[in-house]
Amino acid sequence: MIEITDATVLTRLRDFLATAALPDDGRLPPERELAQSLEVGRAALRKALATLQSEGVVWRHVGKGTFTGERPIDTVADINAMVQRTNPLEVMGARIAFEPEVARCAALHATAGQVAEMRSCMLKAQQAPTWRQYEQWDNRLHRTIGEASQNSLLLGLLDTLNAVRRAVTWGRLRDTPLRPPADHHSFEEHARIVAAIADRDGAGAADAMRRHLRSVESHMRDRL
Amino acid sequence: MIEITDATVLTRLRDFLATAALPDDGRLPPERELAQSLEVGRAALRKALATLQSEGVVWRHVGKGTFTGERPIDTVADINAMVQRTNPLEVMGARIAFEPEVARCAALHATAGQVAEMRSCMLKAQQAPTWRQYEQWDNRLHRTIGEASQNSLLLGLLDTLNAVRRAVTWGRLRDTPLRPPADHHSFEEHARIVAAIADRDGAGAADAMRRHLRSVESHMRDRL
DNA sequence: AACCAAAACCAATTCGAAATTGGTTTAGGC
DNA sequence: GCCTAAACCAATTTCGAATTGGTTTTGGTT
Repeated sequence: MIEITDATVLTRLRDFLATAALPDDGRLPPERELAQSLEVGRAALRKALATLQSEGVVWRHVGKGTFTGERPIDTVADINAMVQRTNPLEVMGARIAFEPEVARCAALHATAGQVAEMRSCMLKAQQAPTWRQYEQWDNRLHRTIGEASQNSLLLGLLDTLNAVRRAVTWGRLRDTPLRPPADHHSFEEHARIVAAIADRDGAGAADAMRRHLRSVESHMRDRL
Repeated sequence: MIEITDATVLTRLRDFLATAALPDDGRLPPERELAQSLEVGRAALRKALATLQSEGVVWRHVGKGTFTGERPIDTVADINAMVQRTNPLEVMGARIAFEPEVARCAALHATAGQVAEMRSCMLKAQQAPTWRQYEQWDNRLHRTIGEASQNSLLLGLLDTLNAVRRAVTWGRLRDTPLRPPADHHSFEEHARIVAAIADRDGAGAADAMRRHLRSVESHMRDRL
């Protein structure tokens, strides 16, 4: 067996990468297979791959394979991982940071139909006979505001945030009054948010949402 | 076999729900098993379950099972779905809405170590010999800002946003100059953001980040 | 003794068939 | 005609085998 230098292996690998027809996800053949087809040993190939990985040309993962390009951040938006890592106060903090900006975008982009739906959700929340149904309409209202931003990515992030929020607060049954009291603070706060959005007042909508969420946060702290 | 009325089945089911020790995810036993233990037929049980489902008491899904409570919104934050639905302009819009608020939180919560890391990333981005390495340090800088918010959920949402962003812009290789020019606009903008964060100036940090992203957006539009 | 290549082993992940679960239809009894 | 049980179908989960990268061991050569 003629001795093959590290440089030769690296050159063959680069040539391979420059010419091979790879699948869409940029996945290379398995090391054992690639070593064979390049006529080099697996250990030498692994050395060359390590070099390319340090240059950001490829990335490798046990059990998955070897891929061209930079290693993606592991954000397979894993909701369960987020739920394990966070807590109710963080959730409130994230909501206070994020949702006013969603409301701001909604004020600039909402359709008349969406504003009408916000009003409908708001009224139904007020008339809800049980807490559970109140929360259904509350959720519907907040999501309609996200839809009204006309930005599917913002909506996706809002949905992610809400999924985490529900999981974090899961099991917290309200064994208190059957339904929200008539003077439930959120009613007036919802009305202010929706009015600002209807008025196309971005700053007003963001401010009203921020006040609403700080109010929710304050009530939440009272219950701890 | 004594005839069992629908009302009886429903009562037994409600009693079961009121007393059973269910797993954390609220999953009920499989229909066939539950029918047996309640001593009712499966068809009758299914009828009762349908009633409870219409009341929002339980939800059912083929292949998964039957669970207490409301059916969760399908927000298994699916990054691929987000990528399919969005576009570069939406990504920029979402960044402009979201990242200034992350910077604001970072200004209030960053540790000295994190500020030092931001500075390091900033300098390394400036000195990067290739666009690829510039982008690595740029990404690192933005993520450190997210970490500095000390809110794992905000960081999770930022990571999600960045994963979508990379997927949406994937394949856009920079075949232009080998490295960023010395007067690349982002350098000064990065410096302003980091300075505001170090100064604990939340509004200043948010404003600097917003300006930076609007600048990026503007350059992006110039390239379309 | 040092080095290298191949083989063996280990940990993480994927794959696919079988099993499970809700949804629907069919068959048989009253 | 109605009801019940059984059979069938579609969606999902489960689990062992296979695959893939990472590391160690073995054996040969210098």
